[in-house]
Amino acid sequence: MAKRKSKKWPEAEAYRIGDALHSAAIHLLRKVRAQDRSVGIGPAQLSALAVLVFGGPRSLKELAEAEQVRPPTMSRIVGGLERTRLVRRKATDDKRRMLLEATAHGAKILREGRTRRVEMLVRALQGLSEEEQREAAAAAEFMRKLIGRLGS
Amino acid sequence: MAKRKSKKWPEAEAYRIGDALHSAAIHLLRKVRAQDRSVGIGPAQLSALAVLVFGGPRSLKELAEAEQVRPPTMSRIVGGLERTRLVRRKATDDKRRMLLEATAHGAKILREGRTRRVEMLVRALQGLSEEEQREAAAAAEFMRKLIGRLGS
DNA sequence: TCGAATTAGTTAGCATAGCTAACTATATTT
DNA sequence: AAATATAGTTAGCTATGCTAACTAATTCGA
Repeated sequence: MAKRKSKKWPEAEAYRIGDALHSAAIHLLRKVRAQDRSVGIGPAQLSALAVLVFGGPRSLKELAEAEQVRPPTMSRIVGGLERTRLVRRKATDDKRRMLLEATAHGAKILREGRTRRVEMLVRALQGLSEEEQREAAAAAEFMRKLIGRLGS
Repeated sequence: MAKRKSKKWPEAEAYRIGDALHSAAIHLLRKVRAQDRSVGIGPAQLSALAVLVFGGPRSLKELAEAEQVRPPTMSRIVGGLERTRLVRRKATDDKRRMLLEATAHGAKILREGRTRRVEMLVRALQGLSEEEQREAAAAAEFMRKLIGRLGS
């Protein structure tokens, strides 16, 4: 353990930064959310679909955990995705379980939906100076790290 | 990194960073949202209350704009805040308009609610090395800047 | 081996939050 | 004065969150 414990980072400063990050996350999502209307799929469905497309098939419970949501909530989200044929279920040996996987159509819709949201960010990012572009990459990397520590 | 005169990032790189930031915002909020249950006030109410506490009294329409939400949605959010006496309305000369302001109790609840969410981040932040603490501050600052550019 | 406990998922019921359309009441413009 | 514009509400839809209580399948343990 190093001695350089945070005398350098008093409670108030950590709070200020924590609050800034919290606020940034809220406002970033508010802005990009406006793009969802043209996709015709809600944010929870979009996010769950993304897990299946990028992370591969898994059970409902696992998906619920990945999305930090309770099983009944995920059950309904998946219900919507099945009705619109973006996700299908496959039986497993354990007949209680199901394996959820994205359909080809689901993967296509996901890319489109995600693109609309992210496009807005891409436009903003492309207007940045070189220095700011480095800041962007560093910020993205830092956020990833920080989130990994939140669960612990 | 090469010296690009760069008005633009390569599309793929900007997309990768944009997607990472989008994903980070989603997952950060998912994590901290768990703290809301103990406050007994939803995220939309909490956020609207924050605008009134930190930004001062304003009309329903202004509040809806600040929160990037439609007037009927804000009308209901405010309804909830009034029922629980966290916000009160004041008449104005223009009898169509109302001025919304936080009550003392509202300000207190806000600080508590916000604290619970942000505390989780603070704990994670305080575990960081000095180098990472600098990254945190830079990331927060960058996010603030980026969001300012999203409207454009 | 068989009954009890556990596990996976669903159903029911409630609350919050988002939207549009259509309404009332007041103010402004012509 | 009449037409138009603005502020906010109401009604009704959808999506998402929760807990409690249920069914069905599997696993455990006496």
